[in-house]
Amino acid sequence: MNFIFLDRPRPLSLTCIMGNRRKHSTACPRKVSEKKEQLKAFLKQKGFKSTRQRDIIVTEFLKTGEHITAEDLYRKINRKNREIGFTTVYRTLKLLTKSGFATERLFADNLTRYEPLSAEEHHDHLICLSCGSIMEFENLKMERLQEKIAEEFGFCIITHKMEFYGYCRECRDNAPA
Amino acid sequence: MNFIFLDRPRPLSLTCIMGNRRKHSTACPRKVSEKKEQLKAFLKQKGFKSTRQRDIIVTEFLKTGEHITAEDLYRKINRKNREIGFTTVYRTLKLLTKSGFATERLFADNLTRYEPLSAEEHHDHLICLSCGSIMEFENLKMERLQEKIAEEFGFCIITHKMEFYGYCRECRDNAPA
DNA sequence: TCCTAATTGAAAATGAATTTCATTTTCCTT
DNA sequence: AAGGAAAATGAAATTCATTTTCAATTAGGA
Repeated sequence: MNFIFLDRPRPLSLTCIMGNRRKHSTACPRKVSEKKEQLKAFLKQKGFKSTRQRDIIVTEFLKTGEHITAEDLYRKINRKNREIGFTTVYRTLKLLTKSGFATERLFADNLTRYEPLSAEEHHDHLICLSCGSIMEFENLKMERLQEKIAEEFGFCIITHKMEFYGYCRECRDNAPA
Repeated sequence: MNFIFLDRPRPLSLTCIMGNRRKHSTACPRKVSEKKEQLKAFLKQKGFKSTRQRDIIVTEFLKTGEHITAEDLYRKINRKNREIGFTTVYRTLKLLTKSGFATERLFADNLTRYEPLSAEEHHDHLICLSCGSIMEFENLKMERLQEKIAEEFGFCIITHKMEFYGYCRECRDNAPA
């Protein structure tokens, strides 16, 4: 790996703007508890158990918002809850992913990041090579074009990944020649 | 990782078709030796050395065409040249990447693949979750749209990654419901 | 309360990528 | 042609994120 931003401390700043409209980055408290209810129902239905750890992890994860690694989420939680282990954080994120509450993304820095999934929305990413910030966007034209291309190939898209690596407005001037 | 195709033997079939025009998949012998000359010149200029191993690895790499992992290339070479080690294959691919003769791509299966780089072309990928085949495409409209989106954000794109995961024409019928 | 299956978490395992280091090779200089 | 310095090689070791193991603990239905 030789992306520039890998050699710097990884900031977690996350701007969330859509192609045309703006989008909420951090879920509001109402939504958080709503999601937690959904998850609880899901667990019960599957015969899984609700535990204190899961509750804490899920809460923190939903609060955090987006694009967090298992490691970072663990560290965040560990500050206040020394007894929750990395493995449990990791497994909870996997559980959330499998049950449709989160998605897993492998970025070019070879770190897997998780983000809460809000059903309908699928977005793409702009990743700044200087400050490491990850911005999201969603563009209808893009989605349509993708469908069209796939059709041309007789290809049936299940999911896609689209990432731009470059320099954000704030960092453009620092960009190497 | 839980992509379906990871649990199957990874075939190396590579179809190479562009948005509108078709593209050569395996480089023709003329081009291979031309590239090898370029590389030799590059090495000399940098004070690096030309070695038997590098020659063999580069030849095999260029012949192979695209999207190969260091591991797979090593195995391919190792059949005929038992004395060439994995490390050297790995390092040569890195060298090719650094000197602009190849690119490195991390796909969603968490394996780094290398492919020869022919200057101008930048293409995107369609990856079949069933048979594992990787198809390439290039679409001008897409490139333009990307630029437009980036501009909206004041973002300066250095590189991008775009991958569709789904089922190819041949595998559509096997796709899970 | 009891019991069983699920969960937890520390530690170990995995696996790809990368580095180390002693040895060998290239190729420039004499 | 030698000689020598710098680069290259390759086996083995290391790294680092991710995943699994396993013994101990906990949840929650009977």
